[in-house]
Amino acid sequence: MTDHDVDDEVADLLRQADQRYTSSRRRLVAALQAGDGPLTITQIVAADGSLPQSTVYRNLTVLEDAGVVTRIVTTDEFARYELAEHLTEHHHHLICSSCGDVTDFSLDTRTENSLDRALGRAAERFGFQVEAHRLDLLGICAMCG
Amino acid sequence: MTDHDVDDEVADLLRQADQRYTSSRRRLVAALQAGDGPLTITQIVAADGSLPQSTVYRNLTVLEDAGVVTRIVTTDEFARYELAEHLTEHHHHLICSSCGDVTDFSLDTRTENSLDRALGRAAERFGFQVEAHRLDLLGICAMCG
DNA sequence: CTCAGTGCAAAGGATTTGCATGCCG
DNA sequence: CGGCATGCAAATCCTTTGCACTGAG
Repeated sequence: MTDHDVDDEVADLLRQADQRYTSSRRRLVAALQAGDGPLTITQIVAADGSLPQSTVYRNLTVLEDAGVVTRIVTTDEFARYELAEHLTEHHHHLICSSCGDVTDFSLDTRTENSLDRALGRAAERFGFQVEAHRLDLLGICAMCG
Repeated sequence: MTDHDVDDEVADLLRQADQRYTSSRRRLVAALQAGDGPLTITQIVAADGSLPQSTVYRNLTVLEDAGVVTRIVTTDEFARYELAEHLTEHHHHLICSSCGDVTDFSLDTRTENSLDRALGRAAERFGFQVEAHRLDLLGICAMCG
């Protein structure tokens, strides 16, 4: 999906949620697209100094409700945001225990599929309806290693 | 691993960390063993009314540093704690998007092994040293469904 | 014009910490 | 006895919210 397609899709999602696609929100989406993993509010504000913290918080909430972004919490106390899965590719996270930074990575389709089947079987035993799965690696990133 | 073994192991870990195995800490470990998934501070205080909140917070930190418990954050704003992996069995989490509750589950060994290999290969490409992996299912639990 | 969006600053809520007291070693 | 653990209450820090202002439709 190209940046342009993402932009259209975001516009659409916001419209459906009766929300405007303002310049602050465009900047936010751009910042998230530019990162190579989910970003903290601090990182976003640092990346785009024209965005006040409160606007970032408020708009990320709006974007989350509209299904544009996903909020994730890893190991530290800072929430991180990334574009929703249907706007990117299914991926997982490398979480550095040292610096806390998060980077995206993917598994091959074969592994994903067999994993999904195994998870489906396991969930069934608990009467649990699966919506999504989340897979992270914890360890030391190349920078810290 | 029996409850008794766990107790010995905890005592050992605390000793190595120059920490005492006080009655508050024993109660905490007991509460975590009793749950069928990671517990929030609120749940712990509710389960054992004799524990003041600040003591719970402080001792969970001590236990975490000693390698006895692991702190996890799922989707809501409450941190959850569970016994460290080497004191239990390797497992994963069913996280209910509705009530927020978390339940443990396991995958068969074959799936775990092939997953580990695939993850190892992926991490290698990023020069990332894997310490552990974390796999959660998000969805609706039997209670809420 | 009107109303949602914005920005500042003040409030909220989970978590942390200072300090006096109690208890284990 | 000495020092760590405890418990209360006050402080912290990420996050949320009130309110007046601005700008898009």
